[in-house]
Amino acid sequence: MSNTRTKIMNLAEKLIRTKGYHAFSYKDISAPLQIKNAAVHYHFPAKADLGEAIISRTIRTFELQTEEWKPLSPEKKLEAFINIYRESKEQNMVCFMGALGPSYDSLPDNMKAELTIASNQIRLWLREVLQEGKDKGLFDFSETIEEKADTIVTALLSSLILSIVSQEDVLQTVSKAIPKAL
Amino acid sequence: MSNTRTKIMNLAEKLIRTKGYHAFSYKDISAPLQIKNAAVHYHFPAKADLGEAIISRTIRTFELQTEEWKPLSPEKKLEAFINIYRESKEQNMVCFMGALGPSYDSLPDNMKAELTIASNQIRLWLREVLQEGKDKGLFDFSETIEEKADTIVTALLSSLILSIVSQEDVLQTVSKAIPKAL
DNA sequence: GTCTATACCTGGATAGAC
DNA sequence: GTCTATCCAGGTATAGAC
Repeated sequence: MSNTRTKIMNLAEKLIRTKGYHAFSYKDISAPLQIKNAAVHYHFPAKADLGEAIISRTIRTFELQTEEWKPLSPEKKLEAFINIYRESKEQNMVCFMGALGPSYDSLPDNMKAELTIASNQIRLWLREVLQEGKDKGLFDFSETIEEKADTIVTALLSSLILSIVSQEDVLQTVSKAIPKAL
Repeated sequence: MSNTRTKIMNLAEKLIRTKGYHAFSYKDISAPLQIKNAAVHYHFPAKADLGEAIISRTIRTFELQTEEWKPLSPEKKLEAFINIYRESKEQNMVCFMGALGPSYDSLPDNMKAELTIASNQIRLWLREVLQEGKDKGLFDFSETIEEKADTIVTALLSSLILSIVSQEDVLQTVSKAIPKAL
């Protein structure tokens, strides 16, 4: 667990989530960190290893966060979830799903697999939160749990994309609308 | 308006919307069309020219479509709009906004500009449809027009992404939910 | 409008010294 | 764990013949 390894991952994640997986090179990492190309390859032999490591780390982080959120009310859980996107937005990043998903066909197999796992993990968690809220009489909506969960996660995901493209705070607009429809 | 030019654009659009702008090369175009690298460069001197041409064409197509839809009811307009995404989904493509938006920072300037124009054009059109529906007493929702419009367009945009990544028909789920919330 | 040929560069990746 | 040096493949792009 060297420090360099973490620095590489942090920077690579930022690059992936602003420029895309195919648009950054090892030089974009080595130069700012003032190390050499070969040092990056020491930690991550292939670019696909770096990509996979980042997705895996994100999955683990999400697992830890949701574990922490367990005691919270469904509303608070949803708030915390939305807050992840807000933090991304403040750094002008899209989420990793939004960054990698659109170029799915061009990704290495290991990354594809991780990405699919991650997507279903997130969707499943959100369904559980909505179910909990409904059971407790806190949420009220006419869609099914699955529909509502997908509506929310999709809205958040691409509000980050549209915020960058349209140069307006679409996340803000969308996240105000979410509680109104619950 | 040579035929080759159109063929190049069609194929490039498909590639952009499945693999991403940075993940395809001139060879991916020249080989299937059985022409040479240089022929592609004749029609589009730089890759950025090709990218821009595709966005511009999409904008024009959208303008023509919405013009045709003018006589339709708001519900039918929305249906027709959703249908664009359905067609994309059937070809395993994301929309061009979802394909290009996430790597905005790595795009050539001319493409960025076109993309921003396109995003606001689509959002504006959708607002007008929702306003029309509300005025006519056909739609009923508690969010503002802007919120509702962005909620719908973001849901559709990333349902295509999630459909590919999660290998489930998220578009179907989301598009069933949309009319329920109107 | 399409070809051949080629220039030029950048990218990912590895070998071997320290 | 980081370096120097280098390889090789592939990518965009252009010149000039047909």
